[in-house]
Amino acid sequence: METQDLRNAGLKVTLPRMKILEILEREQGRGRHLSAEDVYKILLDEGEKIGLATVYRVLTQFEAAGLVRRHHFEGGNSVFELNRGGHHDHIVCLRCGRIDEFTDEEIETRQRHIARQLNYQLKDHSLILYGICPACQNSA
Amino acid sequence: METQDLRNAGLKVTLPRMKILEILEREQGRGRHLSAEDVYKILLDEGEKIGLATVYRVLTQFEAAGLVRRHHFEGGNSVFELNRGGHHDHIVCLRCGRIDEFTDEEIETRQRHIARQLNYQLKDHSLILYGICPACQNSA
DNA sequence: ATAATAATGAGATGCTTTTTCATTGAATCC
DNA sequence: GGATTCAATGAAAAAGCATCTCATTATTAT
Ligand SMILES: [Mn+2]
Ligand SMILES: [Mn+2]
Ligand SMILES: [Zn+2]
Ligand SMILES: [Zn+2]
Repeated sequence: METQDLRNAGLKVTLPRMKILEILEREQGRGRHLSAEDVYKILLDEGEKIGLATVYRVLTQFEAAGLVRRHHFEGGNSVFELNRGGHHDHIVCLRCGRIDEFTDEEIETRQRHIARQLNYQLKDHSLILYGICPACQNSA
Repeated sequence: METQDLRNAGLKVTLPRMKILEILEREQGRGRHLSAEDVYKILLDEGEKIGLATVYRVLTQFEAAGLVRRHHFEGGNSVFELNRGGHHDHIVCLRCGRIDEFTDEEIETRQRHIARQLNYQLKDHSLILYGICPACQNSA
């Protein structure tokens, strides 16, 4: 339940936080990756009077708490997604913005190997593929 | 010679463009990846009165012409580097900002494979590893 | 050198994100 | 429940990066 997620993160249970978590869960079901602005618009559509600053604040807090992950895709705002389910990387359509997810253990292993070779202590990584999605190829 | 690089790109040979190319070449020798602001400061240090807007404009033109590549590393400005030498990816130190470069054919191959499987026409990719560099590990 | 045209500089502007601060609300204790 | 305490919120301002505008200047072709 969202209430517990918030308490575990040391955050008070407030309406904005609950609503934003709900939205992330609901939209994530449809494979969406939402910007702060996206979340804000959905809130407005649902009649919630929550400020954009609060949305940004809450998403940043969620990120710090490990509840969500933030991604910076080329030529757009930051987007957020719940941190549930395992790690994955993204492939983004340059035409329509569609996002698909993938994981590749081979790549993950190679990354660890590279970091070790360069004597870095690996903390994180960002892998984004850019291309043209199937739908956009057919509508060229 | 830089003059030819510019002409080939269909750009007029101007002092700002020459200077910026020179700086990129010189600093690249030391493995640096420069932000527009970095380039601007170096220009100032060298007594050139070139505006920041021009630096941004020129770097963007260079990117469009394929002379430079732009990277978006976590929590900083865009950085630029000359597009000479083969493709490579980056590992960035989260403490001091140091950047090292690497290539891994295995990863490149897997990326193509993933794109094919998802029916994307692969156009580009961005792989950035984040960690703690050797020097920063010892000065912890 | 002249004319045509593109590039530049300075400042304004845009856009995303963060910060400030007065007000509101959640949680704790009685 | 009601009072108290401290965190969270909203609205507006500010910050930060990057682009745009437009009058001026420089480059290129003739
Ligand atoms: Mn995802
Ligand atoms: Mn590089
Ligand atoms: Zn598409
Ligand atoms: Zn370091």
